[in-house]
Amino acid sequence: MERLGRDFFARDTLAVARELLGQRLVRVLEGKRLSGRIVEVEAYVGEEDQACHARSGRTERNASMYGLPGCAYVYFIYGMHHCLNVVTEQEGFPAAVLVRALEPLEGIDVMRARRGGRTEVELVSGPARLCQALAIDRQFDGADLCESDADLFIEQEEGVPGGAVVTGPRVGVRGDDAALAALWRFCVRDSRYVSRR
DNA sequence: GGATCGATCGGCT
DNA sequence: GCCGATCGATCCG
Repeated sequence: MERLGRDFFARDTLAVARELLGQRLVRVLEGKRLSGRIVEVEAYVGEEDQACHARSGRTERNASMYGLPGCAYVYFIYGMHHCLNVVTEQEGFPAAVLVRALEPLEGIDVMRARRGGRTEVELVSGPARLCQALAIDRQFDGADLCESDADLFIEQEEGVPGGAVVTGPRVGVRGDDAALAALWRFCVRDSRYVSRR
């Protein structure tokens, strides 16, 4: 299966977010493939976006958002959770796509074991849930998903047609500012695996 | 140096 | 629906 390369990510963040729907996120854990189809993402774009972690400029935490497109930005939040982003646009411009939900495809038994035997929908429908299921933590912050020996990467699948995409405001983001009000959340319509309907 | 609160989740009412 | 868990970045004094 072909992997998405750096050219895919080195583009407008909204286009990347939209086109990531339907693609397959793969984590190789102890030689075994864990994977899922991406059904929900959000775009975070630049220092002007007041919901973006780069809104106050570059810090140690958000440094990988300023790095190479196609790398991971993994952050730790609420004292216990990790969330996975894929860095977009050109190096030096802080932008990324948050992966919020998957439809489980491979390694479901491993995911269930890592998640305490929850139902299939609860395994990876949520940004912190999928990190727990796929064993993604800050070890992956800055990891290059386009390297040939990466154990986290995205495989190309058939995309989702325009009519099957739903947009909305980003979760936990509200305000009158143009970026805050923007519909930068993209979901696969009718997917049972989207995190909040 | 201290207070605050966050791109969340799961358990309980 | 609400609340507690629990770390760390940011902001204020």
